[in-house]
Amino acid sequence: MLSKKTKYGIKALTYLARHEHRLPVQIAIISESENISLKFLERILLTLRKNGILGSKKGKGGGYYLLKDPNEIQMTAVMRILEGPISMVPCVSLNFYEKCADCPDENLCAVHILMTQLRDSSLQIFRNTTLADLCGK
Amino acid sequence: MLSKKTKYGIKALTYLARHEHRLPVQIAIISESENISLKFLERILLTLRKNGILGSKKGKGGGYYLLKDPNEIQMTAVMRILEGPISMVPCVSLNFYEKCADCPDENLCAVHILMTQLRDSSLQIFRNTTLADLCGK
DNA sequence: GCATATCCTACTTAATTAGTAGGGTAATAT
DNA sequence: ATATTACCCTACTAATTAAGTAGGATATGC
Repeated sequence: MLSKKTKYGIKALTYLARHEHRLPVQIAIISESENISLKFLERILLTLRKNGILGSKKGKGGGYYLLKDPNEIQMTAVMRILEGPISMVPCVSLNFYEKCADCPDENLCAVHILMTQLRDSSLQIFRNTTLADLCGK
Repeated sequence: MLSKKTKYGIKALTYLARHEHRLPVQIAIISESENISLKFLERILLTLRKNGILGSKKGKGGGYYLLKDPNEIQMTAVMRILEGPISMVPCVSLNFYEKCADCPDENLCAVHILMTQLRDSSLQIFRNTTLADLCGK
C-alpha cells in the first residue's frame, strides 16, 4: 500500500505545480484545498524541502514553492524521498542494496529474479513521469 | 516492502516446482532447505492450499504438492493471495476498487494517474511470469 | 492403535503508520 | 520596534500490520 504521507505529498506537489506563478503558498491553503491534516502536511512539506524539492519562505507572505520546473521533477525522486526505496526487497535495490541473510545464491532466488523485473518496470514508470505529466499540462 | 510471508511463499513454491516428481513434500523439509520458520511456513502453505495453488495430504507420506504445472501458475495469483492487491491504492484496484473519500475527481488526481500506470506495468510483469520462469527451467 | 503430518485458533511482540501537541524561530508589515 | 504571520522542530500517542509462537485437533497409513 502507498502511505498517506506519499499520497499527500504528491497531491501537495501537484497543487503547487498547477499554480505556475511560483509565489510561496501557505501550508494552510494546500491543506484545505486538498483535504489534508495541517500538521501532517507540515511535516511532509518539511521533508520535501530538506530533500531539495521545495523551497520555503517564513513570515507574512511566506509559504512553500517548487525549486524546479514541474517537468524537471521526476517521480523517482519524490517516491524515494517519501515512500523509500523503489525496490520491494533490499537485495534488488540499486541505492540501498543489502544481501539477504537466508539466501545462499541470489541468481537462483525466485524472489530476487521476480523483484528485479518489477523494480525495472517501476523505475521506468517513475523516471518517465514528471510532476508536469501528473497535473494535466 | 515485500512481506516475509510472500517471500517465503514464493520460495516454497519454487522449491516444489523444482521437484517435479509431484509427490507430497513435508513442511519440515521445505522449512529446512529454505531457512523458513516451520510454524510460519505452515500457515503460509495453508493459505496457498485454501486458494487453490497447492494440494495437501495428511499422515505418513503426506505433505504439500503443486496442483498445476509450474508454467500454469501466474505470479498475479500468488501475489494477490499472499501480498494482497497489486495496486498500491484502492482507487486504481481492478479487483478491490474503492473510491477515495478525500478525492473529488479521480481523473484529475495525480496519485490516481501515477498509480494506474504503475499497476499496469506491475500487472504485465506478474502476468507474464509463471512459477516455471522463476526456477530456471 | 500408534506414529506421522497437516489443520486450526488464539495469542504475543515489534515495528510502522498516521497522526497530535506544543511550543520555537525567522521574516515581514506597519 | 513590535506584533503578526507562518514555517521549524521535537516528542508523544493510538491504531494497525507484520512476524511469528503455542498448543492442541484431525486425518492417514502401516
